[in-house]
Amino acid sequence: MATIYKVAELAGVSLATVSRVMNNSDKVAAKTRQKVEAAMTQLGYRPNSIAQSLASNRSNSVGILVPELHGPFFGYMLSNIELELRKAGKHVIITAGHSDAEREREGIEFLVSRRCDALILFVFAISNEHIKTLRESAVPVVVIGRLIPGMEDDCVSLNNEMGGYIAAKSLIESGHRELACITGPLWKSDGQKRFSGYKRALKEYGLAFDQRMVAEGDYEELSGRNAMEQLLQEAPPFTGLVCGNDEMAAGAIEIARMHGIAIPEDLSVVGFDNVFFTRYMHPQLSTIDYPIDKMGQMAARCVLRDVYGATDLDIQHRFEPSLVRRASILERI
Amino acid sequence: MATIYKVAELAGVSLATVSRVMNNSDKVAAKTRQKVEAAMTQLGYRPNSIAQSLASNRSNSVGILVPELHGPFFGYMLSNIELELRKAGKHVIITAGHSDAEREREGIEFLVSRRCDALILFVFAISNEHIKTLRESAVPVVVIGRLIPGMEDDCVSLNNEMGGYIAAKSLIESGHRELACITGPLWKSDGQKRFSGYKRALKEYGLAFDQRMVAEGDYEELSGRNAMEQLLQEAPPFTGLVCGNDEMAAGAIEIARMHGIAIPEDLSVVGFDNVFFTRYMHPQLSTIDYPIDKMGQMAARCVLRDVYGATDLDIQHRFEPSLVRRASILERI
DNA sequence: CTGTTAGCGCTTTCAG
DNA sequence: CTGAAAGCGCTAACAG
Repeated sequence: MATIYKVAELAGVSLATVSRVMNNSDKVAAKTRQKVEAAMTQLGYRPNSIAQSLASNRSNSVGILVPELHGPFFGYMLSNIELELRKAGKHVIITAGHSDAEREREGIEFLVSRRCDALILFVFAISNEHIKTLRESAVPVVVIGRLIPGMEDDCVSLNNEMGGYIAAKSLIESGHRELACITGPLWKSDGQKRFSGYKRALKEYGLAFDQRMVAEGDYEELSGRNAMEQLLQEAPPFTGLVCGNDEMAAGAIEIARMHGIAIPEDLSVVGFDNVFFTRYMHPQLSTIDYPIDKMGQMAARCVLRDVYGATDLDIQHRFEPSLVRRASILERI
Repeated sequence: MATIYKVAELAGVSLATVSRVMNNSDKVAAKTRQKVEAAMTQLGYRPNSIAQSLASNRSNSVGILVPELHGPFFGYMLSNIELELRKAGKHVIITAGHSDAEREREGIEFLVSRRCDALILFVFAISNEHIKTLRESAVPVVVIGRLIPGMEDDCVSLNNEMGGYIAAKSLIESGHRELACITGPLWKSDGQKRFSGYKRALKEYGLAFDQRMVAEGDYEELSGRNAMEQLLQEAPPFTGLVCGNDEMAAGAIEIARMHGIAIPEDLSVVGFDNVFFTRYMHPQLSTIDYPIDKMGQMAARCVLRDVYGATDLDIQHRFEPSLVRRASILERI
């Protein structure tokens, strides 16, 4: 594989000049540039990005840590991050943290040792403090899905509380007075916030909060099933169900159906996230839109701005959720 | 950030020795090793993987090219590849090709310039010849989802023809005699093969093939809808439907429902891939299992074996599909 | 505008 | 078993 020396030799210039035409840096005489470019194509020259990184102290890679690579949610985020970054010639190194403190820490360690120029983190277990320390001591960090006080400019997040509020409110305004709730894991900030929104809506409409109407899940479909079984057994009758995410809603609906409860005639359901498969469900699931794709793009732009000197990028840091109304809500007169 | 020099200095040895303890290569006296390790932890030393790569001419990174990062399918593959590779201290650089010849070529170019030690490709548009040239001239390649003659040992694939056959057969053996088919894109080998399987089953059971019973889609849900509309308009009545993948099946079912066709009472449906959301559909979709997660793992192992010298790895190259029977098939007596 | 000259931080012979 | 020395291929001052 041809090196920069060969190119310089063939073009009859110094290797510094070749480097300059590669990086479009400085001024190079048009003629010289042409000679160099000719030599490059003739030799099929491809710059060695490893060597570039070592010399420039920049790897042109961005490390991404997400809870999971599979599932209906993160793929869309990754997709947009990759797209936005690749347009700028940067690449992504992706790794999974599995919402576990140890694995998240490990993942970060891995990415740092890979000398990523920046990290984009979607993490739950790691503390705000840890993240702040990290970015002060090792590498620029952009956080997605969570708002860390003091680093607002490097966070891209959704107003989860408002999402929970809207979900409950939509049911209430459709005439439902008895609302059950299957929450996400309450140790995760988003699960907690969504649940708070649900409670705020109840209060605002003068509905009593009843702990028996609440069951905690872990965002997996199975936990939605279990939670629904529990509610059916322990909660007073309810006609509305707010779910912490779409997967748990799918599980809950399945169980409801097994108990002869018709959706939406007997029970109206709202999910959260608006993942793609909600349209394939029957009835189609009403849900709260989580613009994860857009948010991924924004996180990528933060990196472009912070570490690669891009300017003129529109960046939105805070997103507001909205209701996507579909067939799973019954309007009660 | 501490370098190898600092460590050597603090430990009172040469940097060559430090290098040796890092790589567990050669023999190092136990005492020396301890001194070095103490120095490393004391300094919080982290080897610079960029420099390692340059010096060793090995990037420890594996490039992955998939059609899309989002959707219900590839995430599972990526997840397993990442897992398997990271266990070996390698990392993945992921990029998307969008089933487009130009973008796939670009993606490969990108990964090669990144000096990946190997490539794992899930591509459609690029020819067998191109792939062979690539691996002869630039970088080891493992191909997933397709079987290339002459490089069987570096392919991990599914018997798609058999899958199409089983899908159709399951319907036939459940008493259905009129089978429609919504195929995947016929320019893609898997779409083509699955369709062949469908035809083989018809022939085997003495059922006539009727071109009006076939509509081509592109694996997206929308195309499933369109295909179904077309079949309902142009095909003779049918009680069974074989779909090229699960998403198109979801679209087709939606349309059927809009036409007052009950699933499975009026129409039995079989999908393909067994993506996770088939369980959330109602009725749950019968489908052909595509063990993409396992296959991802196998591809990773091929790389480990081919370029990182791993031995003793169980590697399965060819996978056989199987039917996952769920509620969308009606047994006719 | 172009060439010279140091490295970037590590691996890897080659001696000893 | 350990050290010295020569790069890996490129970037980035610094001169000119």
